[in-house]
Amino acid sequence: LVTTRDVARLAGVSSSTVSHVLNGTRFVSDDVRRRVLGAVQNLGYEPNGVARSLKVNRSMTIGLIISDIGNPFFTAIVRGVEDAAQANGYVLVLCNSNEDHVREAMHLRALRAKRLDGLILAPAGEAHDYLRDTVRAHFPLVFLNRDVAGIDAPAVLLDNETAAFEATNHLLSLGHRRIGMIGGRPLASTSSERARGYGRALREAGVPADERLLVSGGSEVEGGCAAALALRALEPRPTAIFAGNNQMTIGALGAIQARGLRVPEDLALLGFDDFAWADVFRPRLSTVAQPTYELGSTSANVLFKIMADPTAEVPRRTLLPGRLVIRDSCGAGSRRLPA
Amino acid sequence: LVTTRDVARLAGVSSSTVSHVLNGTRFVSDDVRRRVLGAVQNLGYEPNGVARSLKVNRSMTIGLIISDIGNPFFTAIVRGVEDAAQANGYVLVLCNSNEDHVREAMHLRALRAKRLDGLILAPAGEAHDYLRDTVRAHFPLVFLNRDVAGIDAPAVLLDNETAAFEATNHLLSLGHRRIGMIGGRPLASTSSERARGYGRALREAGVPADERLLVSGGSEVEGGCAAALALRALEPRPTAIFAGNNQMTIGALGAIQARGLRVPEDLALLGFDDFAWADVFRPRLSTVAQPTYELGSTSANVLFKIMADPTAEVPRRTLLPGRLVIRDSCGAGSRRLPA
DNA sequence: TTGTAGGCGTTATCAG
DNA sequence: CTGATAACGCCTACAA
Repeated sequence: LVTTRDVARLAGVSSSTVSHVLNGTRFVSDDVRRRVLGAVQNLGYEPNGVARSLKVNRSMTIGLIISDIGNPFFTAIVRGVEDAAQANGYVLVLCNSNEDHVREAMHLRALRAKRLDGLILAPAGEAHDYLRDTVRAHFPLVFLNRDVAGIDAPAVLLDNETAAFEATNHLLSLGHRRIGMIGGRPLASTSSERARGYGRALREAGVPADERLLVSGGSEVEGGCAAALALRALEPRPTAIFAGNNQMTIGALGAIQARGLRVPEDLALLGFDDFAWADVFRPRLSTVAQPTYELGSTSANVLFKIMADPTAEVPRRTLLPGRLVIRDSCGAGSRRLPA
Repeated sequence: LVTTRDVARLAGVSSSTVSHVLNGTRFVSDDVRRRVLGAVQNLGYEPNGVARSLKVNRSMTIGLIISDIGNPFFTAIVRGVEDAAQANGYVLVLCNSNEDHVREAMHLRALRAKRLDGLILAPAGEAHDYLRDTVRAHFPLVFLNRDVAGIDAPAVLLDNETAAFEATNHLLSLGHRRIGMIGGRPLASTSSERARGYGRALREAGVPADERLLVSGGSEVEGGCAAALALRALEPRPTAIFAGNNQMTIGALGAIQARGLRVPEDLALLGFDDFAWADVFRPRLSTVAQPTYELGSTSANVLFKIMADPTAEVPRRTLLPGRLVIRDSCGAGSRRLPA
């Protein structure tokens, strides 16, 4: 491979001059510049970023570890991170943990070894030593989507409680009184926050408490399916189900269809996370949409802030609002129940 | 930051010994090993991968540039690449070009500067100098999903022509004779190959040619929408539409629904690329499913092969078969048309 | 306006 | 069984 020294030799200059013309970091005469650039072309020189990184101790690269690349919610977030990174002159590399702590740890380790300048992490779940270690090492880290208790790093999150509160209120306003909720994996912060908003809405509406109405779907399609069946088996039957994320929404819908029931005529369904194709297929699901692009871009901006100044004051958590997208899947409640 | 020398000093050994215990690369006494490992713990030493890469000239990392991270087809592929990478001890970093050549070039340049050991590229489209340069530099590169004419690198692709041929035959077998196709962006290899399979099926069935039946949807939702409308406006009207990818399928379905038409009663629709949720929503689309996981894993395996031995004989193109998934969206043809 | 030289943290070669 | 030492390719004082 060809190095700056080769270029320098061919151009008849020193390697520091080559470096300076390549980086525009000090004045060089037009003649020398031309010769250097010519030699670069001639030899097909390609700068060695790893040598550079070793020297300057920065890579102009940030990382993003998402927890499920198959989930459109996360891939939508990537867009926001990408644009913010590009706007700041950084390149973004992406990894996928698959909701698996060992993969998460592996990727975190690999990225830190590569001396990325910072990392956005959509954590798989709980606190672990590798997370503690990275904040202890003052490695710039921001959490995305889920917070992890006990790890002191800024987090950019949906205001899950408010979003779930409003979603549940929507169902209540349509006349539903018996509303089941499918919750996510127990250890995720999102799950408890959404459940809290749901519970608060029922409480404030004076609906009698029934803890059987909150069943965990484990954040997966299959769990959502099972949870919907369990809810449906309750007495008295719920007239509406609020699913805690997109996967479980799909699972619930599948279970409902398989039973030959119709949404919303036989059972109302309110999903979490909006679908790109929600208007095209039937039933047209109402959902609480997350501001995915903004989640991505603001987490990147928080990261850049703490990278620029590690002592900068950033909020421990920044919450972004959800938005209720009303389509056709919740409407039957008022028609079928006494006011 | 703490280095091997710090560890060495604390452990009372030389830095080369530290390196050797860390890498298991030569025998060291239990006593020394313990002291080194203790010092590592004590100081919180974290190996500097970039220094290592500079020295050994390998990063144990491969890259994958996909052209649309919002497209589930590509994210499904990632899974296959990931697993193959992990199985070979490599870490995978992912970038997204957004079907944009300047982003593709940017990422390619950045990844090569980082001295990745190899790259899988789902190209945005045509040949460009940055592609020519990287194969000229003997940088291990394999194309995924689309081939790019004029660039001599192995490609792992769907057997698009056969898949489209069989898909069209399926429509023919249901009695459809007037079948429109929505093609992808003209410069993509996938588009022409799928169109060729479609055309061949019609020809072999003795269906009179009508080039108005093939309209480009540009591989995007909006284009699919417009194309479906254009096809619908033809005289005589097509009874079936074959859409060339998932985005255009959605667009076509949206257009059809917006017109108040029903699938398949008023118009049959056969999609390309299967949906994870295709069974749950209505209409239940029939599609030609791509072996996404295998596309990913075999492209990784081809890459590893040429990384291990640059002179290895690998096929210029390896084609994987598609699979027709029959649901409910094509059935009306035989009922509405004369045999 | 340009060159010299040292070092970033690691591994590998050689010597002991 | 372990230690010196040079080198990977680049950047950046400092010197000229």
